Amino acid sequence: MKKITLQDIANQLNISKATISIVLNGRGDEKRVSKETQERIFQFAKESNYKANYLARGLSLGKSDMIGLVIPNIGDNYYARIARRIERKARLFGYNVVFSSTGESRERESELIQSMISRGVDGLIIASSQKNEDDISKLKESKFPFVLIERYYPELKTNFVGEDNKGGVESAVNQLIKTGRRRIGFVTLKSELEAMRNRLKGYKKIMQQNKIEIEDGFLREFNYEYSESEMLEVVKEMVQYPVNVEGIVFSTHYLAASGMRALKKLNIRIPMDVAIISFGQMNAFDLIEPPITSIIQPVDELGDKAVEMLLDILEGKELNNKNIILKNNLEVRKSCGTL
Amino acid sequence: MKKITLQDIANQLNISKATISIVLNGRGDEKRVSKETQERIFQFAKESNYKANYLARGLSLGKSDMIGLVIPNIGDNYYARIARRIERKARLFGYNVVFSSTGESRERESELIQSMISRGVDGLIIASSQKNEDDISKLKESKFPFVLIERYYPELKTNFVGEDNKGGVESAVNQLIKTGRRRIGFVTLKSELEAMRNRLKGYKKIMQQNKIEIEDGFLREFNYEYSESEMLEVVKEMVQYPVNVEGIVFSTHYLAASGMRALKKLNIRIPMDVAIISFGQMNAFDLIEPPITSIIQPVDELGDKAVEMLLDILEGKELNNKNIILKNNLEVRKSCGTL
DNA sequence: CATAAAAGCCAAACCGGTTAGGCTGATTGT
DNA sequence: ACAATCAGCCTAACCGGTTTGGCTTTTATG
Repeated sequence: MKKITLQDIANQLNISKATISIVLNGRGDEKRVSKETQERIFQFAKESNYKANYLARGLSLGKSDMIGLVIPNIGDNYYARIARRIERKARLFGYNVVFSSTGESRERESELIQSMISRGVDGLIIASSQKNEDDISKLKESKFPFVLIERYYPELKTNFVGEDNKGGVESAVNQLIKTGRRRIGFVTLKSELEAMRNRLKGYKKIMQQNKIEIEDGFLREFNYEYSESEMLEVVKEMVQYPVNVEGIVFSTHYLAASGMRALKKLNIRIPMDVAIISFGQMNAFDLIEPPITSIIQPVDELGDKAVEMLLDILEGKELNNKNIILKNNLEVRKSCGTL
Repeated sequence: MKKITLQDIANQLNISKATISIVLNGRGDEKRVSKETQERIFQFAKESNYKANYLARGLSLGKSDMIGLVIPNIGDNYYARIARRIERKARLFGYNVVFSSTGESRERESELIQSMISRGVDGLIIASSQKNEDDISKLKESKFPFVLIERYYPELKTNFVGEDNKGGVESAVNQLIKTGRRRIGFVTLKSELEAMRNRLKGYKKIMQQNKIEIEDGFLREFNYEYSESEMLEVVKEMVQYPVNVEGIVFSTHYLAASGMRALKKLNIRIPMDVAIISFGQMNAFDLIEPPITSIIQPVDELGDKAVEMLLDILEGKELNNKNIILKNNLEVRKSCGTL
């Protein structure tokens, strides 16, 4: 099964490469190639199972029909689900997706973006690591088509689709307050990411709005490489005197998971001893007893919109720094039930 | 930031394209290009931020340094984690990964494989849908480099890395028996996949070994598109008279999850009323009360080995249908505790 | 000093597509 | 009857790299 090329067909049929290329691209009529000739070409192409070499075509056309996806970690459920959506939508328009995980490393992200571009992707969808303005702004200057998802650089004014991080946390904190709690803690990542900052803002805002002081120990920030034992310490402190929180909002699903792992070890009951809300969810969060109240992130729309936006750009539509902020939805379950 | 090409450098430096190509590929010494010239070239390349066009290079070299990954669903945790591993390992050797989800559709799989090949991937890692011998055997005939993961066609004799499906279920069923249960059910997918068949075999084997009859209603098979309400019906039947199972092994993590969702609705207690073991796990399975005993799949090794194998093939090593079967590990938790 | 060998670089073909422009012979218009 | 038009196809350049086989010029050798 030797790879068959246009030239091979040309030789066999005694028709020029050019004509064959035109016909196989469906422009036979437009270019006045006789029905008869077209028929012969299609026929032969089918029989010989001809498939165009995309590298060659890409080189010639200056495009590859590939979209690059740069995310922190494809192994993470959140990004995996977004990736799935992006892939599906992209394929509808004839694009394939190359992905790469940065592992939250700025250098890696930088490399990957470069590597994707030189691989000839037509556009990029990027969930950027914190503090990578450099590359992103270079991208912008170079007019390379890209859209940011989930992580935004407000100073840079780029195309972006994200979610309402602030509002999500607000509704979560409100929910806890509504159930009679005031000593509410917030566990998050120490991060410059706009997304994380907004989640924190949401927390602060609602606390302030309700005139609740954020006491020492209410607000806890982890590094990305936190360990389960650190989490255990933190959670322990939070639920004990003098901090004594009655509810905790975790700013990511995995923080919530390890937080609950800690609570479990400490034999602290949810929601009697402390209520729990997670930003983002895991597949089995509804199976946990009590089921975990979570802020459901709009993964599907996020993926869809990102692709739509990128395709618009690729088609030359001028999007001047369009921002789409998707609502996310608090799914109330028993983990923040009444006391 | 116009893309700079070899020719551009050539013009600027008054050196031929050929020489520049050679130098930038590190073969300057070998090809006796003077240190001085090499220096100038490197210098200029750095300053101008030259990046080779991979499409052109790929076309010329007949390779793209890309690995195609064809899996049922990147959104699924299991495949996402494998993908992450594959990606990481592949990058160590300079490869990028293009992925595509088949959605368990044979036609899609067929298309995707074709599309990946014509996109010029150097090799494929495939978790095949059921019953796609056709494409796989064509691939084999054509000598295209690929390795199957997780899903095997024993008749075809291909390179493969998988896990010990049969053994996994065996240890699970044994565990249930060890805790005094004999009426053990098995919930699985109706599938021709070798993996699924082997899981079933494992169940049957241990039941037989222990002289336990597999009564009506013990063994339940779902289609891929089962609904939660079907699951509810099935689970209900299984735990009720006259089936009355004391333990259920679910052949996939998502079957287990929806099974437990059903049990929860029915107010059936685990493990008092029925014990549960899941083949494969979800992130929060240890948080569920009781924590779910699961067969932990060797995702990381699976990814690693697959890439290693593929790279061996790409380097021309003759692997004559090497098969690697990885052990998986029963993590016993309370969901199959004593009665 | 003539010649061989080595050093240092280049021209051109090639990979497999796409496309602008051109050529030929038949048809139409006047 | 002759020019203009059109149908139908082809030639050749191009995309941006890699690679083979020279071609000079310098250095070493006898």
